[in-house]
Amino acid sequence: MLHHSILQTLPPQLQKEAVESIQVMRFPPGKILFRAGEHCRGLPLMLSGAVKVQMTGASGNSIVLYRMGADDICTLSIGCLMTGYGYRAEAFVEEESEAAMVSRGLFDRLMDQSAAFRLGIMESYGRRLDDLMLLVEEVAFRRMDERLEEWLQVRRSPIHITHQELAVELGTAREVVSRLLKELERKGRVRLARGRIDVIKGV
Amino acid sequence: MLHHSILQTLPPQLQKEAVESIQVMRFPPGKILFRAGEHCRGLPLMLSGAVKVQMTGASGNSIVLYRMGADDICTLSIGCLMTGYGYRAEAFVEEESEAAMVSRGLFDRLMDQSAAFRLGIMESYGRRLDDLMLLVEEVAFRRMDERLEEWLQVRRSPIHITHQELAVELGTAREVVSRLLKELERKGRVRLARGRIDVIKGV
DNA sequence: AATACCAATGTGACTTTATCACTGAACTGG
DNA sequence: CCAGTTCAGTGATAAAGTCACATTGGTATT
Repeated sequence: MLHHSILQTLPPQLQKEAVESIQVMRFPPGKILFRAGEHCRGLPLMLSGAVKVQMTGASGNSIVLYRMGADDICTLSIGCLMTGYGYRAEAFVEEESEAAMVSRGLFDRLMDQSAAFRLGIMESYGRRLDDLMLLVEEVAFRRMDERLEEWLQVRRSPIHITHQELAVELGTAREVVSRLLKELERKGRVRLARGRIDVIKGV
Repeated sequence: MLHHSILQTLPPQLQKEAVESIQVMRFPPGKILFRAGEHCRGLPLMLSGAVKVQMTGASGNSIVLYRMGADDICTLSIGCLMTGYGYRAEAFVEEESEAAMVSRGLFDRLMDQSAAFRLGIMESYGRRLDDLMLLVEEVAFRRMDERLEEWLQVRRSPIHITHQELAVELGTAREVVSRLLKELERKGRVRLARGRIDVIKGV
């Protein structure tokens, strides 16, 4: 079955059509869903798993723009689907994921026939725009030590990640992350090991 | 008449409906189109003029996210219109502008009835997403002196702007802009005056 | 015209972040 | 166990951000 909320709202006839036309794809961790420059073959509706979308600048540095999880829509693909331009970012599968791939034809049909589907798409776009606006603000103005601590706080220890990967999460350099982490370790806020960070519960 | 390309594509009946329902509004320079937190009263289709959209972070610093000009759609408003959440950013009118205000009702009707209208909206969203992604990359990784020079290059001298305003354009601090400009002046690339920058045409 | 005022700019001192270059430690697969 | 590789640590230096305050140029006021 296709457990994606945007499909649940469709009238029976459309739902049947969707189920027939949609291909469910399964992606193992480490798989690249799409790369920068590639063309879009369909709109992925995330059924399960976790995918991070990141971009690499001219300098060669990368930054994670946002993540997608169950019930998300890969908004970025819509633009590529409609305009035919290539992706500007890259999507990396973090956890085993499933996605329902909606073809251009079906997408057009659903947009035409279902107000609820349209609403879902618009909301998804809105959220992504918001996310990116917040990210701009964050990158432009917030201090790296704060951002790092915040990032660490919202995960469950032990966190399995390298300093390099963490640098990409925050859009900074590996050395900066290493130094800040060392500082946190000195303060007793974290314990460090190769490829692993334990956040120590404070008061 | 309503000279916005997204309206030209409508079939006669819808176009008539649109013209009847749409209110054209005129905004003088300096006017705030909307502020952070405010609610959306309609989707502005830009007919003429120039509006900058900027955001102020928790720190109090601001950054210009993008600009809108003739024939643009205020994509940000769509999200607010659909979800009822307030704006996160602020829109500042730079040049006398006219916008056709599309109500929620008309928007829904056009989305329902016109594939071309939907396409226009989707394209607008896609462009904005792209803009913001590029901005993230720019802010995260590019050097400020390069960004400043680039910004100056694409305008016509004399540029009437204060260092503070320029800092908001680039998402940095006023002092940084002042120092970089002074450096450029020493190199003979610009001439500085109060509230004004002359870019000197190089080889 | 002299004065007062204020926004805009200049700058020193210092902190934070980025970059470069290199070292050493920890894991992996023979 | 060894060789190769990935990951982490760190010094030196440059770029950018922050804070505090001085100076300047324009405008309004007497």
